[in-house]
Amino acid sequence: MKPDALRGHLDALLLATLDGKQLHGYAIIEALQQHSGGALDLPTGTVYPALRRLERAGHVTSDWSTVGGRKRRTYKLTPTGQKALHAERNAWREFTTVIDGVLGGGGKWAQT
Amino acid sequence: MKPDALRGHLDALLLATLDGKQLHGYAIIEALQQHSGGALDLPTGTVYPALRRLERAGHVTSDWSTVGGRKRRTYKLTPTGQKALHAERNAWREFTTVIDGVLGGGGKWAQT
DNA sequence: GTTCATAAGTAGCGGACCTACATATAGCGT
DNA sequence: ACGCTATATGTAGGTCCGCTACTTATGAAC
Repeated sequence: MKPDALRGHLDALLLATLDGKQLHGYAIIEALQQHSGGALDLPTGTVYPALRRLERAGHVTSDWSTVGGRKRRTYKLTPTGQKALHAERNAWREFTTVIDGVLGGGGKWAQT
Repeated sequence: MKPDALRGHLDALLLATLDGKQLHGYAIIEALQQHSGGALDLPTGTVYPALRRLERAGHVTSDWSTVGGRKRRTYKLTPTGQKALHAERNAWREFTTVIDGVLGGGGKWAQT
């Protein structure tokens, strides 16, 4: 999958991954790898800044903890983030509908 | 629809719009508006440079014509462009499958 | 003759993602 | 003791691509 395709959808992925559970950044990356069958292998330089953006936006909050001597910053959704996730899901549905319509119906098989 | 969502998918839209017919830039913009029910209103500053990129990449060729005193640059797909369109459609399918999997299956309703 | 629709284009900006690097601890093997 | 790997977080800088805003030109309408 070409990397640029994610543009504008990363927030949705992160919010969805945090829906219903709290995870730290490293675990989010692994969760996305597993959920996608290895197709999504996001570098830390992508995820960590994105999480800070989401925190600045009020969509997530973070707490530090120490597990086995290693520091973890655990994120969870805020109510605002829940709403944002809902909006992202709707936007994603609308987006795919529009693109599907063009990719599928823009060519010679278009019904008048 | 947030504008950045298109990132990485614009080429697919343009190629699909040109699949099976030749159109000039202005007509492509109008065609996309109609196919999307108005959701896609691409500015000329997005479309014209993108078409030139596609031409440089060998995916489309262009011919000038004059209709009613106005100059038109009409684009059509090359065989390379046809293949690229095919690849873009596959990439789109894979992309949506992956994101759908995360957005739909990443939360609390995930079945083990 | 001014305004709108048609038609094509450029310059420059912004931002989101990536690459590459830096830092630190725990555990394993040798 | 030493190095390597996995775990864990983070920053600096670059790139690319779509967007905003603007320019140019013709024909038709008013």
